[in-house]
Amino acid sequence: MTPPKPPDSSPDDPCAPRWHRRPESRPDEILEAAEAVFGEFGYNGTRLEEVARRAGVSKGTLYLYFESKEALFREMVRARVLPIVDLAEQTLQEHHGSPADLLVKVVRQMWAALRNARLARMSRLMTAELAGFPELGRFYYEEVVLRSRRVIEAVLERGIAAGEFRAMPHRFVARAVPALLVHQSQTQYFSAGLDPNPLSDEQVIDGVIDLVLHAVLKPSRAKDRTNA
Amino acid sequence: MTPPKPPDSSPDDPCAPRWHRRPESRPDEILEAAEAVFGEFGYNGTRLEEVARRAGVSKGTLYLYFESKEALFREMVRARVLPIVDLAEQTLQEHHGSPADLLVKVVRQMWAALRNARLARMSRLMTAELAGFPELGRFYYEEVVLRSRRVIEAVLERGIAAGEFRAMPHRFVARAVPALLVHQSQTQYFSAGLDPNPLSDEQVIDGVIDLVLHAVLKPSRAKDRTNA
DNA sequence: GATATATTACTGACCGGTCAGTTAGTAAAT
DNA sequence: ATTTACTAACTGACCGGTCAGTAATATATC
Repeated sequence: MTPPKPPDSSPDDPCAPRWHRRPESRPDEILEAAEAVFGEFGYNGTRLEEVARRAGVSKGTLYLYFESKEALFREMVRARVLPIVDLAEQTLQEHHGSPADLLVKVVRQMWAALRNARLARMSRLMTAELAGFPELGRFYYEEVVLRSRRVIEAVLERGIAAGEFRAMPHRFVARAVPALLVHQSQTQYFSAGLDPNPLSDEQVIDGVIDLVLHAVLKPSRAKDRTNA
Repeated sequence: MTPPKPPDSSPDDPCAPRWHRRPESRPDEILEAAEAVFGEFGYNGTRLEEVARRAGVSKGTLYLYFESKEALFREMVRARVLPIVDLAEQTLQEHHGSPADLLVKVVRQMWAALRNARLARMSRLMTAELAGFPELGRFYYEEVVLRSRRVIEAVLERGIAAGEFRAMPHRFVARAVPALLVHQSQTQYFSAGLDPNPLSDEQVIDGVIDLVLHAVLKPSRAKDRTNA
């Protein structure tokens, strides 16, 4: 996880200082620990003492860098999730090939992010806990959900304009694609061990792409695409 | 919500009894209140005192009928969610028309259940809290998730056997269909007021059906079906 | 039908544990 | 010597669960 982190507590040299002052690196270490603990136990289930323990500091230190549990949670979301949305938008801007290729690319990229257990936990956490935090809910919805959806929408519109995609209720489809990915990743993660016949990551992503392309491509184009 | 519930506290007649003994109806009233409160605040956010208040009893009474908070939660899930799965299975058994019709019927039925705010809350609650309750998680996964999926799987297999549906990774599609419905209902409910351009219930269900039929029907059959 | 007795549904004050947040004080750095 | 990063002990609110007691009803007795 975090190999190059020099432990504060060096091997038992009684003269060595028991801790170091590292105000530069503390915030990130705390966010790291917060991500793990919130992801594992949910917002309410998380004890700040546990976050502190994993970050290698005391509970009081958390309050030097974050003003409350909620603020810590919010900053953690901000730091860990937004970069992924940035990436999707960048891909959209830079791609100049066929819309179908772009769609596959974006879907694969999102899936790659979501199959990372950390992100899967985060997205579960969001649907789970956001109802209790209106302000964070608004932030997450606008900065993550809406921006992701707009990327998909733009791809679909390009495809329709290019005559590659059929006329479709693309406002709905733009919601359906992230929904599929998010829900699958949540399910995969949560139901490990419960499903008697689980799908592999490859089966999921292949399934999503198969389903989406069949739903989106003009029938005449479907055959050569979906087996590519 | 519950119109025919004679209030325990009759209008201020000082001689009227302050409460009545109604051991038959208490459990259901408590489950009713529990559904509302758990749905609103989540498992950890729920105070049993609030459940008691809404059920019109004292907190101690809860423990006459349910042995703990967790038991109350479990019984509530059992009582409120299972009937819906029963219905889907029954529809599958009784239908004898075309597989495409059956698929549409089942999807509409599930959506009708999920657009009920209670159920939407329940499904959100499940993804939110289940990680913390392994036993309840197993129960829910087996009795709700797997059974629902099997219904869809059976429909798809019928359609393939009848030559109406294309060859497809139906194990994946059987997961995708409930995923779409569940995720949409959760989003609709949660994001009320956040989405600048929300979809109506009809747009969602029409979108799901459009998407699913396009993904599932053999191309030759698609045209006459999806506009029906 | 009135009164006494037994039963059980229900109440609400209370307890013990938990945990977010505070603060007094200590160790490191300059 | 002073400033600052950090610790650890502490507080107070909160809440799940308990239980001694009370109010409503059922039954028995006259």
